[in-house]
Amino acid sequence: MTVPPSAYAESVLDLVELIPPGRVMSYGMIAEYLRDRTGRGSARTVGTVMARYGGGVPWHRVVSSVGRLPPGHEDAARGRLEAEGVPFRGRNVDLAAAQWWPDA
DNA sequence: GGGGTGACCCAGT
DNA sequence: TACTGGGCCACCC
Repeated sequence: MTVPPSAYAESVLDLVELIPPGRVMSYGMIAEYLRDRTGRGSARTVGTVMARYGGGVPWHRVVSSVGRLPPGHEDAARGRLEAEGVPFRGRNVDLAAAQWWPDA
């Protein structure tokens, strides 16, 4: 935390913290939501932000659009998600069942 | 001010 | 089913 996250990065982290246990959001969904709220961002940018500042939020609740887990952290993410009751489909998260969207 | 770097996404092969 | 190429955009040097 020697370096505070940028304004956009904070928006991403703030949203990720709202994701309830047992649910997940995809990078693309986060990007779309923040695009309405802040007017900027894209799936690619969200991924970059998570790679840099994801350590302070439940990063394991953020997956790709097909339920794929972040490279290099697949085992750690899988363990935490299973502990929260997130349904899996083979190696990936079952998005159809675990996908979440903020009410407001 | 210009260019490179990604924990991405989609469509086509 | 798995791989490739092009588009995408904030951040860092």
